[in-house]
Amino acid sequence: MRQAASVKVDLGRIRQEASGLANRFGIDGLSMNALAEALNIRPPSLYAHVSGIGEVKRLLAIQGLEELDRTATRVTIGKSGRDAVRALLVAYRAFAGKNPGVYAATIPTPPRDDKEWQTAVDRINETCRAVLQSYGFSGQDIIHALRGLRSLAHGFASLETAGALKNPVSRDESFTWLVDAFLAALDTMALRSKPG
Amino acid sequence: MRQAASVKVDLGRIRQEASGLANRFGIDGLSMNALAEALNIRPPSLYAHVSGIGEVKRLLAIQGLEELDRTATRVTIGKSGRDAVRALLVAYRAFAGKNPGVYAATIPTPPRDDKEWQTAVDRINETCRAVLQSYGFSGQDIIHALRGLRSLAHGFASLETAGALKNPVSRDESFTWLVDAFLAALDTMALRSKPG
DNA sequence: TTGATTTCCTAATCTTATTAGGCAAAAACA
DNA sequence: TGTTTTTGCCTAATAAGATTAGGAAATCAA
Repeated sequence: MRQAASVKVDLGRIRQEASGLANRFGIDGLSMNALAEALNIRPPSLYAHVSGIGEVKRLLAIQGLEELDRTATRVTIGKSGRDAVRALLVAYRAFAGKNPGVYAATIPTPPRDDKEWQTAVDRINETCRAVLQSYGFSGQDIIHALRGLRSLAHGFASLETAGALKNPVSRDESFTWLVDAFLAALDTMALRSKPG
Repeated sequence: MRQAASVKVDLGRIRQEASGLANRFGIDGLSMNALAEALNIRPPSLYAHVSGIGEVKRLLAIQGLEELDRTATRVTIGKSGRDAVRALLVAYRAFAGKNPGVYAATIPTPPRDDKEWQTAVDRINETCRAVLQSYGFSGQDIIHALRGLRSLAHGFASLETAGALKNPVSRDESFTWLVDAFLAALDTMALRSKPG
């Protein structure tokens, strides 16, 4: 029996519906069944387009990383130093807040042989590294600062989307405080790195 | 048919085997089937002890939070200020590194009506807050600093256990750098909070 | 010893992921 | 144009995990 007339299914629509489901019901609420239903086809039919639930999540991860990188690049254009770092962190948090499911999909590490996914990860790291570059860290300190930036951004976003920050104190203010603290720390560590 | 003679199953053994499975195979590798096999009983028999996989993970979360709090308390005894914060962060990271599965179980937020779990969460927060107290923040800044501490600790631990820090630069050194940066930030923000 | 409780079992159900194999529409081709 | 191939979807079936129902042996209380 044929399906009631509907738009043909392709990777674009799969990405779109998968994003919606993940953002609404959490990354664990995204299943082949739910996705098939959203696309108005039977679950086995999905396998004509993707190899399984793993690939759906991989698509989400790559999509999320790319959008994150585009956003990061956009908001830091024409800025440097403190302004750029601040804009980057604000955009990162906003992305995670607006797309919790897609954001969650971006966290796992790609398998070694997955070039496309790995490239998407590398791109964001490069964008962040470029933003940090202007602080003038030497060698390894850039990596340290980069890891710090990611820890901070991911830590806050992750706790916030998990609903862990329940205290009535404004989360926005806490985030601003944290960004300021990180900027202050960057100044200090930059000085320590190349004193004088 | 009776099971081959073995130690009786109780919550203690369930916690123990569940921890082992979660740490070895990841929190998602912890299933009722695997747990039952580890305990040498059939999966349905587990329901005499726990209400389901959700409760197993809840037990892990509470166990992890309590152990984390005991450790945090222990390593900060007799210390204050920088030393205490440093010890706390080092212990936190070490715990996550040694017990990745149990650590992962501690991240979700307990349901509103689960007092025991919520208490375990509150305890750690109190311990961290006490450690930060010595920095002399006023009112809301304590919450900001506490959230910063958690973001940082969780962010780094989470990225590290996820295998996201692949650059050859030493993760130990990055962590030390990050702790130093946070301490520097605390100094700056404390000054900013109550200048003079 | 008897009766209740505990602890485990088998059998069965449900959900989700996936494979196998088939049919019909659309596209390519002669 | 008719024919063949491909594509996109389907039903049926398998497998793994969580869970419920219901029963029997072992343990405990009286």
